[in-house]
Amino acid sequence: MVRRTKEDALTTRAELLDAAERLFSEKGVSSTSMNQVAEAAGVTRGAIYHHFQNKLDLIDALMERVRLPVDEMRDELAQTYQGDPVSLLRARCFHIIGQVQDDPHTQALVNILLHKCEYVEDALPIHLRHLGGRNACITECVLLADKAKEQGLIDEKYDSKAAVVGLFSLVDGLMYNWLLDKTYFDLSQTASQAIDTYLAGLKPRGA
Amino acid sequence: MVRRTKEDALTTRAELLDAAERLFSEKGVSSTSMNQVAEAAGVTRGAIYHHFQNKLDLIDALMERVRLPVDEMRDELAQTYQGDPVSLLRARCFHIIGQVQDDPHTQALVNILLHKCEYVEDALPIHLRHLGGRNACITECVLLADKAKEQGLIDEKYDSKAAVVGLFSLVDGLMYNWLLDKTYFDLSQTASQAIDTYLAGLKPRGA
DNA sequence: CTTTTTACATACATACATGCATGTTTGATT
DNA sequence: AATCAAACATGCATGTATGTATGTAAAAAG
Repeated sequence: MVRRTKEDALTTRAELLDAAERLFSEKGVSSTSMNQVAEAAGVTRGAIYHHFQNKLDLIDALMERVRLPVDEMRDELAQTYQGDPVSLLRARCFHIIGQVQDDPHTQALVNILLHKCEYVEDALPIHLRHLGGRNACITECVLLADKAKEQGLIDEKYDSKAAVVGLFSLVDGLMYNWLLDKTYFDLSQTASQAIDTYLAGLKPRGA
Repeated sequence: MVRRTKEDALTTRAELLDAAERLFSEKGVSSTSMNQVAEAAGVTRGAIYHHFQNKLDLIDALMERVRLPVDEMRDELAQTYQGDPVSLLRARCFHIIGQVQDDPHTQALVNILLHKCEYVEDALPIHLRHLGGRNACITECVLLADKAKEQGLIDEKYDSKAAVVGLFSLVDGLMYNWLLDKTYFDLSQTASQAIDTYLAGLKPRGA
């Protein structure tokens, strides 16, 4: 069956992205051929090359598809937790963990990024997108950490950037290990305790 | 030039492993062909298939080559820090971080595991080796955490397994992010602060 | 209603990577 | 010294992914 109208074309495009997301997450990016993606979406390879330039462009579109929702959620959170920088940091971490655990699309994408794609030279655009997003987020959170230090919520002896990098690394590591074997530990419980442990360690001793 | 004696054969094998380690770490596993590995080692593909069954067997040999040194170092550390379980945990984390930062072989292998290979079905043996090592190490460290709780060094409210999983995830995340861009933060400084922050958070409040 | 463009399908040309089979040169064995 | 086996090199056969060029039917534009 051939889709003709513009609306149908968008449906085909979305189905291609869905198929790619699923296959990449299941079998890995380089082990999945364009033909397999096309077949899973019920079309031929011609359809893919009509919508995307190549595999990298397809992956790029996958990432782009979640960028907006992620940005929206971030702004939404920022408005909810006004005033308490540490609570906001905590909420961000918990939100990411929850999203990875409960939303299949997020889980698949994070799984692809962490376990199912190789960071090689050809994939530089994806590499840079990942790094750029991380760095921007960290830079933003460093400001929160600074504010928290001013308010006496974080011990002055700690370097703000290192504190934030540590916190994000903890979250990354938790997702990394959980996605390796989801049966080995409970994500939300473990993450909850680990993040609060880390944040407790950031408090001044006297508090 | 052809190597004939058994000794020379071992040299060839080691050179093949070195070449594979370097190329895999630089360009990724699936983007590196057996021919490229052979050429980098100054031999032909025939030499590889004489020493190893296929690419997976080659990777397996790479991992096997570092298993013994790692095990030795672990036992050595265990004898150094007798008596204080938290110090031992801390020393292990710092040792891993230091090893990744300073030893090129360790760094290359960890880089391959974290960024340059896909966890797909065909790579199941490597997958299982990684998981098995992690789980064994965690199980062992949970005993240390239990001991620390008995001695009042870790707050009783914390679950030991979750505490250890959190600590290891922190270390994993730090290595993961540092290897993504080694210029973005200083590993030893950041890791030092982050690990001590986490361990400080594990202490009972009154201490 | 005609023309053009979209949205794909089909077909082909190219390029490798892999696995194996076989050849060759030496060290090792007896 | 003759034979065997190790340590590779070489060549081929196969499968498969990719990119592109072309075909085609329907929608959209005029």
